[in-house]
Amino acid sequence: MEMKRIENATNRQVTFSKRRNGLFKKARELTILCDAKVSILICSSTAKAHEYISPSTTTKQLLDLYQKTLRVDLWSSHYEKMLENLGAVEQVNRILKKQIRQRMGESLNDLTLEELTGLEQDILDGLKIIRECKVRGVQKENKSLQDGFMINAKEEDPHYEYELVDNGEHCDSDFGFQNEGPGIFALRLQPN
Amino acid sequence: MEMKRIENATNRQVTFSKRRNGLFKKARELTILCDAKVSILICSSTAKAHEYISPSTTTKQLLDLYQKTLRVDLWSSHYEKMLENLGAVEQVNRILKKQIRQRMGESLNDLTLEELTGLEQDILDGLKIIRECKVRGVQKENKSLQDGFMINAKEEDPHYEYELVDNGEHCDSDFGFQNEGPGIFALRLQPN
DNA sequence: AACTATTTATAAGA
DNA sequence: TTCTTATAAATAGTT
Repeated sequence: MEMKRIENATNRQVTFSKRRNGLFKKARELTILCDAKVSILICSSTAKAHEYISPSTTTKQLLDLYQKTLRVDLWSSHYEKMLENLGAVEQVNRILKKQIRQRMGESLNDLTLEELTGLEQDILDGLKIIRECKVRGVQKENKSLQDGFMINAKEEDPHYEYELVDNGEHCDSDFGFQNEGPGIFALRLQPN
Repeated sequence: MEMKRIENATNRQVTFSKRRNGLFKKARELTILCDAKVSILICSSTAKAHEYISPSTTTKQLLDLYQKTLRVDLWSSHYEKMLENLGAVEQVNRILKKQIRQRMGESLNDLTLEELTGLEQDILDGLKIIRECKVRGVQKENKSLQDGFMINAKEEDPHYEYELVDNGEHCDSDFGFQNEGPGIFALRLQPN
């Protein structure tokens, strides 16, 4: 038989199937007779994957051995990409931390006068919004107390209860600044 | 021939050698006749690695295909720690971003009145320091101009020059808030 | 999938 | 490891 690609697609597929089985059988025999470990990966012309692996091992084990003995490193390209990724995220992290420090009045030395003025203005903008939010919160709380809202809610729906809630998970400012102050606990109305 | 491990070590080695060649030959033929891609890894009983790979591909390519089509992930165990690490840094990142947003007056809805008051106080503390720093900066600038410091520096040491410096790299607050404003340029005294 | 004529692989020995 | 050869096994072509 001539050693060249079988042009007829049906014949090629049939031959592939027969020879793949033959190859796997030979691999099985080699495994048993010679106490070897064999991994075969085949990608057919139709892009389907076929695998043989000796019962005594795994593809990963054989791959690790192969890399160790033949001194190749198939992981490195993946590893490098992940390192790059991690580096980028850590860099963003440093920048965010610096922003926060500057808003707390640290690391101001490398800012120009213009930048300091901009920072001051940004802080004032934020402060304004927070104060408005706070005022609304106080008004709402007063109104709730006046209406007896919380007591009514409890009477109307037994699923509502007063609970002592650890606000740690809401109070993100604790994270990374763990010496800032004690954890905040608040009496809040929560659904069950 | 009986299908069991060949006990005589020499015979086993000879048979291994012959059959390994036979297997590789079959793989070569399959590659040509059926237009397939084949990877064979063998670990002999003496722990030596042997490889066949179709000329048209690489072990890594075939492995990637194998993992993709059979939905296995051979790399993950290597990267679990890195993934964890990355996840932790990304988590810190999210928390830092939230802190900054809160200082800018966003994401305030899940803060209690107590927390809002604390946030306001933190901001005021930072603001106080920034304003002090700014005042010192203005005083220093005025003094420099009065003393003719910058002109003297240039005359005394030719390595000092006036340069138009892009402060983008110092102005961290641009990062992540890129629509905040135009880049800041300032006239600063710099060593060569 | 099954058959079979032919080719190919290989075990044993050198 | 390679060569030889008798025999077993694989498989191309066909049904």
